[in-house]
Amino acid sequence: MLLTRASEYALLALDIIRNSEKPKGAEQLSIELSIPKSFLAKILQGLAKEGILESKKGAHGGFVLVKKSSEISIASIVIAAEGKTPAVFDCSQYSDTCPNGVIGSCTISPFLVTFQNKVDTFLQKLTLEDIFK
Amino acid sequence: MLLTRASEYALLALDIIRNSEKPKGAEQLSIELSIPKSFLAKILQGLAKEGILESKKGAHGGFVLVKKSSEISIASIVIAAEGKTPAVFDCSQYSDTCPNGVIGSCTISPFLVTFQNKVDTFLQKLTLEDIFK
DNA sequence: ATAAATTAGAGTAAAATAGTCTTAATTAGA
DNA sequence: TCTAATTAAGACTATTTTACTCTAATTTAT
Ligand code: SF4
Ligand code: SF4
Repeated sequence: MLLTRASEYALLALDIIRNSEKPKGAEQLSIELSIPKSFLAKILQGLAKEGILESKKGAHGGFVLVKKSSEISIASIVIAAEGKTPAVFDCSQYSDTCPNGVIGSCTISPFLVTFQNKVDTFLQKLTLEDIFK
Repeated sequence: MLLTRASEYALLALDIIRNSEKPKGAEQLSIELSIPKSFLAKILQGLAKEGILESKKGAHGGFVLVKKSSEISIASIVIAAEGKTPAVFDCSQYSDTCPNGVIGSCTISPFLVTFQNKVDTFLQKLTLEDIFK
């Protein structure tokens, strides 16, 4: 699978956060979405680190959107949630067992690059606003 | 990752097979590609089952293409290699823990469907011949 | 002060990936 | 017809990734 639960939970949570006036707490979100609280909290922390969310500590704290929905790309969300850009096939991960010896110089490499570009472009063009229309 | 080593090995092997006159044995392929023989054999067996390759047992046996390269879609190869169509995010796998209760009715579902369609279409349109141009 | 919240990081359980190994079946050719 | 070369099938194992949990520390509105 290209996306893991981290991206799913991030997107589901962001849809609620963007429709809320007040900061939304991780616990409240976890209840509304039936998602494990600790796991969701970790994911939201990641989004905050990447500047997608602002986090407010302490009483009545929680998470709020920093930018407008139309200014947040799905790519940035997924990268923040997954910790890396979603890969079609990550050769670098197999650098020591690449059948071809030198990464990027095999016969299927051009196909993989093209495919990855398609995916990247698709995610970069889409905004948070777009997907909830 | 969307694709696993099974797809990588399948595509690398198919490029050699299609350029060979005689049947190519799993062992020979595994040597040329520096791929574990048993693992590659399993993958080639899968391709044979799906009608992408023909397998010839016994001495001087091996694998040959059934159709022309231009008549084999990358989608069919990947599906044969992976045992399933490559999923952007497989909700059905999480049917019992779907935060939304009913699969396909959440706010992000339309996005996932669109994304999956993009991937499917891309792979269906490409043929084995295309990617080695 | 206190209670409500995020933060940080270590640790764990389950699942998927990436293989191996062994035995059986088939077949070209000597 | 024997033999060596080859695929077929399936159980098994090792490694890695995913999907979490738990605890202690920190921050902040009231
Ligand atoms: S052989 Fe090609 S696809 Fe495989 S790891 Fe090396 S560069 Fe990547
Ligand atoms: S909530 Fe939506 S994305 Fe998540 S499993 Fe259910 S249907 Fe799929």
